[in-house]
Amino acid sequence: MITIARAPLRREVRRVVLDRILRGEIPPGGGINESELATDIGVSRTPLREALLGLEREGFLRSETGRGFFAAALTAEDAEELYPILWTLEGLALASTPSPNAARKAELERINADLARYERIPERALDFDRLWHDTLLAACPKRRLLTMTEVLKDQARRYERAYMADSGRVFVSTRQHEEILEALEKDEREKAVRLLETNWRVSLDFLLPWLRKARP
Amino acid sequence: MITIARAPLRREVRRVVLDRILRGEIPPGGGINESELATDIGVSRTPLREALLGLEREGFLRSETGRGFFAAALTAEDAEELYPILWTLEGLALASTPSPNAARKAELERINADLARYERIPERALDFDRLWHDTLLAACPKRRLLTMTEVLKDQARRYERAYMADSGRVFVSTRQHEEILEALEKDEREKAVRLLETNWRVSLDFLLPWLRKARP
DNA sequence: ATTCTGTATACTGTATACAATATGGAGTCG
DNA sequence: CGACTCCATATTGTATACAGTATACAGAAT
Repeated sequence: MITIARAPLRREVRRVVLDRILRGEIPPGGGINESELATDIGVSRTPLREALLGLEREGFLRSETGRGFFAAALTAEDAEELYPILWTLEGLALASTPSPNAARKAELERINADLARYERIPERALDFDRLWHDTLLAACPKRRLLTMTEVLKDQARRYERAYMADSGRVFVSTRQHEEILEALEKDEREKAVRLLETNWRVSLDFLLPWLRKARP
Repeated sequence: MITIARAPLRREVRRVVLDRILRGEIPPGGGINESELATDIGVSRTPLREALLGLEREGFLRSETGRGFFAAALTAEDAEELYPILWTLEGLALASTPSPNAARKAELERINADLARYERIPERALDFDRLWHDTLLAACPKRRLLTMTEVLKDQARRYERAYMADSGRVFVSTRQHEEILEALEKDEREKAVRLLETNWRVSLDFLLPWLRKARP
């Protein structure tokens, strides 16, 4: 017998809204009009609010009683907190992920090649970077860590997208990805975890001066 | 001019429901009847569902489409994942918390004394243990880390409460708390972080055999 | 007796309605 | 010209209504 899992509307609505946030269509600090957004998406306010409350808990939105929801601001202080949490947890996840088999290795290399190819197109580059990191942990059995890191990576993405859109610069980490994979092949797990941390730290080091200067 | 922050119902409702979960009134695996619980608490289903969805995102509840919400099960696999995340993030938080001043130190010692006094009464002991850990990080400026660790500590508490209720045993960590405080006084931050990890690890080591045996 | 099937009921997921507060603008006074 | 008050409107937070699915039970068939 097969089980057909109905999906609640809030899940799809969440994806749609998160997508708009990540693409900057709802800009940092930007407010949300529930009725408007609901009719735009084509659902009632109920599942929309459920999605919004979820996104607030995850840190993408903030809300003030009586005034509704806003996209969270991008600040140096927040990034300085977000990234270390991210690399710590992703490192924890990587530490309990089996070394990539041949198929996974090929997959990671292919994604990294795509990343190199599209490094001039920020949105694409971010897509492939994200995909690479997710694929790296695809075999990780720790559910909690995976959902937590996925949320955190989406938040980092919002910073990186804003940076790239504003500065016109793209920072790409194909070389670092290669090094991580090399370390894993040699079963140097510790080293791979350290390199993963470095990978994120480099992004943060680009972001911080920009966050401190461009938006005081 | 002072700003009076109205609080949305869902916040208070969340506290009430979480309290019932932590105290085991809603037992692991136990289902929730929304209408019943809503009238019991004295609100409509709307803010109740908002609270329930939040608790689901935080990991206290699970839900199946069309069947509603259940208190999450307590499993060895989950505890094995939860505790390392907890000690890692709390360690990260502790690492960026200023060393306790005289007042904070006195406060921590007082709480630890209370903990020792009530070590026979599980619910009390858990309250003071939790309070001690929160107080340890009271001066930590990292908001994200604080909210994340608070949620995780509540989840650990659910495990510990269930263990104590079932086995009649209480594991108390007054001595470990003292050691952590001593390390902090000497500004041995690294050591304090390690001891904090040990503190949680001891709990986990009590839990795992029980989880594996008592509930297969 | 047991399993299956049909039906009544309960409950969830979503939409809509309602009440209260926040927002914005016109008019007024300084 | 600017600040303030008052009012109309928009929007949120909460309650209720409704539709469809899951659950439970009674009766039939084996």
